[in-house]
Amino acid sequence: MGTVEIEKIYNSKAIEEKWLKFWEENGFGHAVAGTGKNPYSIVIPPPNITAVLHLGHALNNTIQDILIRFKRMQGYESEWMPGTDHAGIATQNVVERKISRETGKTRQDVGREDFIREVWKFREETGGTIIEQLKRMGCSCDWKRERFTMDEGLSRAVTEVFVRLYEKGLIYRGKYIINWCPRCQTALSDEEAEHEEQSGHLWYLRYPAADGSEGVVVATTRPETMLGDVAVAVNPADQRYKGLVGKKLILPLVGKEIPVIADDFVDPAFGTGAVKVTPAHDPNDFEIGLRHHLEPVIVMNGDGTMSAHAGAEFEGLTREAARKKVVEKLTGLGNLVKIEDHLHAVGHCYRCHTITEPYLSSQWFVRMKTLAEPAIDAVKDGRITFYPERWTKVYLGWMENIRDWCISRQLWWGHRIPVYYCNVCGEVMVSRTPVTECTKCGSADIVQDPDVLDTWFSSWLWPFSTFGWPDTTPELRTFYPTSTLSTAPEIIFFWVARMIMAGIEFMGDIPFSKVYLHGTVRDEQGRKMSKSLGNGVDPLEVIETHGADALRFSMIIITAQGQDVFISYAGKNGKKQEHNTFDTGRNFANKIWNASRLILTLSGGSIGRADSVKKDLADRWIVSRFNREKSSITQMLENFKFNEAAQTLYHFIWHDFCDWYLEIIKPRIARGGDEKTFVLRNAAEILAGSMQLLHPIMPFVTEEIWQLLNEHLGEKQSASIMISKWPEADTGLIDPEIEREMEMVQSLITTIRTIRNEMNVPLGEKADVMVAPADEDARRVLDANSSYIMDLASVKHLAFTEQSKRPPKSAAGISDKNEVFVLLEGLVDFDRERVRLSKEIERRGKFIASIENKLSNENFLSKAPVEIIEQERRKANDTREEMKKLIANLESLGE
RNA sequence: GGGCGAUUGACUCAGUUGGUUCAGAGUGCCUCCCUUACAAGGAGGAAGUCACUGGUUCGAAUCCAGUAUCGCCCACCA
Repeated sequence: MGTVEIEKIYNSKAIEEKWLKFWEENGFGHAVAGTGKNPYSIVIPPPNITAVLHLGHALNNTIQDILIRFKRMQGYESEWMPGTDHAGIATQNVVERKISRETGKTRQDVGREDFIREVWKFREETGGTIIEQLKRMGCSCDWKRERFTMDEGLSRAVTEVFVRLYEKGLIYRGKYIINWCPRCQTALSDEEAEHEEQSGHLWYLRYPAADGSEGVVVATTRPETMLGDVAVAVNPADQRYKGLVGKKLILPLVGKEIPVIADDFVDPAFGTGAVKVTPAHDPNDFEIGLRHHLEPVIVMNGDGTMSAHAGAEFEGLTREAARKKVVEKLTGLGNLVKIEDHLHAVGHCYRCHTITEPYLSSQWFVRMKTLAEPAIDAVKDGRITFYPERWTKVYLGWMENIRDWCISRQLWWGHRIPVYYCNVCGEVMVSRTPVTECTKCGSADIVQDPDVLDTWFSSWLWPFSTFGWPDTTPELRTFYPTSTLSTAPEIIFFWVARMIMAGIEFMGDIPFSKVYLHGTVRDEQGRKMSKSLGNGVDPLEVIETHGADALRFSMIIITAQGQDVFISYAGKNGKKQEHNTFDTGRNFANKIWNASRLILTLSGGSIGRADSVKKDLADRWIVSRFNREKSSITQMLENFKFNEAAQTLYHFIWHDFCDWYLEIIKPRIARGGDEKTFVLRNAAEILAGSMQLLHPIMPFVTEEIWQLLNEHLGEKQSASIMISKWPEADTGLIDPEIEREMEMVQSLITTIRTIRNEMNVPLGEKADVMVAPADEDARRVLDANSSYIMDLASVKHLAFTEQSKRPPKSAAGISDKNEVFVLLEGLVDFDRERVRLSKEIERRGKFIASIENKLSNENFLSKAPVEIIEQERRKANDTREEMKKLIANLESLGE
């Protein structure tokens, strides 16, 4: 029969499950290469396999899903390539800790091969967690193409790239100072060492001269490195030290002679103007050492303890202990002159936060300058655009000062460096395939370089390695270059910039044309959400409590282009909070749910056609408004104004559609017949169309309602809203005149409601109202739509009267120069009415004064455009007219 | 030491090219309403000299300069 039973509250859980299954089974996210349709593609910033979904992922992937769903509906062959990153250091650390926890063994105990096997096992077991979580959010990736940076194909691409760059002379091996993490025991790139301001000390140390004279005082922040000093440098122009250059000093504690040298690097104004030179443990000192042919002395081991070169007394001490001991001993010897407080930047490992060590070692590097140049051009000439635009400068600044990239890591988990050494003749062989025989001496005694490559050395190939490069696959031809990259600004250097370089170098074309950089997700105190702070909100919990649509919508509506996002959420078991970010989306989903419930319930199973019914003002108004929003939302999504699109839809659906249109059609539905059929159909069509516009942001509830509505309408144009055709605006249906008339009616209704409220006449009681229209046109419009006024303002009798003829026992108001009189039964509180009217008059008086002020300004009259002046005049006149009427009404109260 | 953001009602934030619709929204607050879609709701209301100072302009939340506070990024000065 015709009854439709629908739950009163939107049940996100059941509905999300249903459609997830449906989408997955039908593979709507899958895109096919070479169909000839216009392609649109996005590659996901691959989350680490160790990652669990946090709000940053939630935000970024919602943005990508919005774009991909939008474009898919617009008819593009839309590919969203998903996948994960092997995350060398992070994953190795996690698995090491796991093994240590479970068996007490170190990775060395386990051995390289078995350890790697363990990592793969970890990846099989938990590496897909985040992918499952992305699915729960509704991400419509092309799951059939999911990739992993350690896949065979991607590994092949990595090797290929290494070999090509090596052959081109862009990869080299050398002994340089790099950032070293003593805990992870690997080299890091400059970007992986995060510098933080820390308060430390500046120690002033006296190095006596070999000839027994006073010598020199140097200042250092790291006294323990003095054990590896090989010289003291001063500025050649520094008069204070003129006579000392070339002389010998005695290095305290070590007892060896070191020279005083002159180097421009030294700033005479800092410290004492004399700097100790430790080439093995400071990048600047290393440069000085090279210039002066000084042999570096490495006094530290890879684990951060002191080496044998530090001397028997210090060997084996941690760097912290060594520092203490050096200071103590120097104090004892009287060589410590003074200690000052000093603020300086200290590098930390971006994975484990241990203080990094500038460390001299042999590493592999990529020469970046030549790769950077075309990548700079691509941004400068506008082939690639950043949104928001301000990141362009950040990108260019880094690229223009780019330094060589240290790509070797002393880890086990990652892509092994494809370099082989002959143990017999020392030949170095770089090869795409494993080398078993020396190409020079024929020996079979070959070892592969033990190091692996930086994780980012595979990520920078992601936009094309995932589509099959180095083979020219149909996918690569179709989907490369990709369209948009959406990511966090933190990884511009790590990833975005390098992808641009790699894309141009290996594909001969940019990897994407638009880069959207979203803001950082923070808590209500502005702190970045992080595991260590424990202030993270678990998106899955939000999905549990509020639903995935609510999670998505709530984040999107507060994300102004590239601005940071602040979240208030106490959690499932947390204390009640004044404001909960995710309520916005949940309430909205519920509102939509109930709007559809009204239509579906009243339609009783199906909605027929009644095309002959004459359209009302509201019918044409909602259609006009809807078509207007179609084009603005399309525009907003094209321009990454996601929050505006969300805001616009929220307002249209909630206020225009629900508050006005549905309220207007309720009595018409109650009347039944063809009119009922017609308005139900109109409402259902508008709502179904709104669902399409909203679908990219809230995929689940929109699918559910779109399906239900179409079923009732008997108009299922496609299997899923996901693949339905994006609503195009019919500009012919946008009618400003209709909108103007409707606004007049709305304004009148609001005025009546306000008067009633202020005069304590609840909407529950019907009231008699008289209207004095401003002119013939107003009379026509209000007369034609008097039923709206009666229904929505709860009016018993509506009559028209002349202007300024206030009926006795009534309260007056004005809207668009139309006068309204609400007849009050019983005694009218004249004082109350007097106060009300006076306030209205006062408000208008001030407004008129401000306009007149403008209009009496000669400069304004002579310089402002005529339209503006006319506009101001009209405003003044209209308001004056309204005021006159209000005054008349006030006066009529006198008797 | 550079660079970049932010500063708008009690709270959290919008505000594209300076001028009706620009002083907005949501939350909170106050009043009324459990009206047959929704109390996770409806109707109405109070509340802001748009951080400060100066400038450009007929006209500035919006453009320019400077100041303050907060936050972020970058930087080899020991």
